[in-house]
Parts: sequence; C-alpha cells; structure tokens
Amino acid sequence: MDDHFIKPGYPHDHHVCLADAMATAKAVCSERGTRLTEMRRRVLELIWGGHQAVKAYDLLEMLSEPDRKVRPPTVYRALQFLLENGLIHRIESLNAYVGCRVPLSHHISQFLICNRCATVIEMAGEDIASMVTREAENHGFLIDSQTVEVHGVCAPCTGPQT
Amino acid sequence: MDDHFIKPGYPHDHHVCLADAMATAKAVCSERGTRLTEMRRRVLELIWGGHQAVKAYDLLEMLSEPDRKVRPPTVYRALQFLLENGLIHRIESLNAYVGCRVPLSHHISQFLICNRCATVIEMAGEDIASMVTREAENHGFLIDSQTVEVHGVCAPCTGPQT
DNA sequence: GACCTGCATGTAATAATATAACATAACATG
DNA sequence: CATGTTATGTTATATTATTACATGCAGGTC
Repeated sequence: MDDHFIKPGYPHDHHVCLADAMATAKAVCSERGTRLTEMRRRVLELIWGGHQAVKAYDLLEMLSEPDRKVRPPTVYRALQFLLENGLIHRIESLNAYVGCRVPLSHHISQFLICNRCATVIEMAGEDIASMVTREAENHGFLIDSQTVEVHGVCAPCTGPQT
Repeated sequence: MDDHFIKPGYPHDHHVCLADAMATAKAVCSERGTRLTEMRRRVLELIWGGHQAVKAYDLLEMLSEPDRKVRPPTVYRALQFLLENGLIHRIESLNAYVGCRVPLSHHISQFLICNRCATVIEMAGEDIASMVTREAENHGFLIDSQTVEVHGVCAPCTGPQT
C-alpha cells in the first residue's frame, strides 16, 4: 500500500501528520490574520496527538500542572477558535474533537468512527456531499452545514483479512 | 400541495401525526413484546408534541408536578427505551430527541434541521445511505450506524417564494 | 518609552446534559 | 400468593459547557 496516503488506524509515522497539521495551521492563521497563540497551538497539538477524537476535559487535564490548573473556558475558547478556523472538527456523537485534514470547507464533515479503537477517519466524499445537497434542495432546504457520522469497526480492527 | 404527505414546518393537522405515532408505537411494542408503559407513552407523546427536537430536561419539567418531581434517570430510561425500539431519534448536534417516522431501520438517520424554527425533517435517502455504505466499504469499514445531520433553513422559513 | 486599544487568558461560579448505584414498586406467571 | 423480572423512584455525582467579570499582553500611535 502506498505510504504516501496515511490511513489513520494503520501504523504510520505520526509525527509527519502532526508536523503537517501544525504547519498548515500556521499558514491558515497567517493568511487569515488570526493568531495561533501558545495555548491554541498546544491544544491543536494535543488533539493531533493521534487520530482519535479528544475530549475537552482530557485536554484540560493534559494542559494542567499540579500547581497551574487550566480552567474549562480556556480550553473551550481554544477549541472554538480552532473550530472557527477549520483546524479541527467536533464529533457530535462523541462530544469530542479531532484534527481536520482539509481546513477549507469546514461546514462539510464526514467521519468514520471506529467503536473499537476510537480512530476517526475523515472522508472527503464530494459525491455524498452533493447528494445530500440535492436531497436538501428537493425539500426546499437551504444548507448551512452538513455532517455525516458513521459508527462501526475500522479495517485494522476487523483483522487483516476481511 | 398534497395534504396526504405532511411536511413538518408547514401547517398541518398535527394530531394526526401524534395519533399515528402513538398507534405505531403501540404496534411496534406489541409485536416485539416490549411494554409501552405509562411513562414511556407520556414521554413519546411529549416528543411528538411537534416536529421540533425536545431536550431531556424540558421533558423532565413537563412531566413534573409541583409536588411530584420526576428525576433525570426516569426520563433518560424512557428515552433509552424509545431509542432502542426505534420510536425516536437522538439529534446529536442538538442533544435533543425527535419522533421517528420510520420505526424500522433505526441505525440510519438523516435529518434536515432548521436553525430558525428548529423543525427537524427526517429524510429517507436510500441513495445517500447506500452511497455512505459504499464509501465506508471502500475504507474497509464495517458499519453499525450512520447519521446525517444537515443544518440550515427550512422551506417555510425562507419564505413562500425562493 | 508611555499610552491606549483590542484581543487573549485567568478565575469563580454555575448551567446543561447524563449516569451510577441502590431501593422500591408493579407485573407476569407458575 | 410466592417468585423472578422488569420498571420506576431516589440520591448522589459525573460529564460537558457557558456566563460574567477581572487581568494580562501584543501592537500600534504619539
């Protein structure tokens, strides 16, 4: 299998994902004139610690020191910033946050969520998105945002065969 | 427009929806040998009070009397029962619950959610569902359940024209 | 540099959503 | 009616998120 396309859930050199994500974030913010502050950078980095969705209060813990506790608003504000800038997604069915691979059209989200290993795979199903749009139009519905969340078992978790 | 197909969001004779839903629920439970108890029936009825999603704690309030307070577990248990029997859906992006129009395949949910009037329209997009399934299969992903939640503005809320 | 301004973060309190654990009641059935 | 099962009641608490107000810090302007 081509190494170039990373499949979350399979072993891979994750620090490439992380580095990529951070570089992209920097670029996006600089282009938009928004500030990727230390706190926001740390939160994004923690979320990109893997391909699992991360919970706000887990971030809180990870950010806190015994002496220096971080409080919820701090984390939620960083999350809001990252969401607004399309750098992360919220997985509604998990109340958790995951790094975005395509920080452009962030009102379209499509996820495969593994119930075993919790890995979240972001799909870029143009065809699904446009079919959803068409269906909505048939109802005279004006779309703001669309989300697809699929739960199940990812390929590595079903075993090598199948 | 044909009166026979009710469009949530448009004026209609809602007690037909309600009556339908309750009759279906009764049938489903009787067929499955599960019990539609008084509490479950009341919760379902409240949820079917309209085509908006209803929050658990709003149900709590509606069920409580000044003297006789209903507690969270009671409501959440009723909700769980109704979910398990495919009589309601949970709207993840709202933390709220809405009546199900198709109490069969309840691990496929597709909703149009109006940001203005909060009406939830359940779609039955076979084509969307199968495209999602196909896309998941391409990733070697084994589906348990799939959810589509689309936010935007429903037809009546965009005005009569458009 | 001194000063302002605006954005970012800190802090305290609390709201909103949901579950665990155990006690009691209602129901079905031999 | 005794018994096991399912449903509900009750208390406490866990989890997720926001409001409101105080403080700090980065960048521009004089």
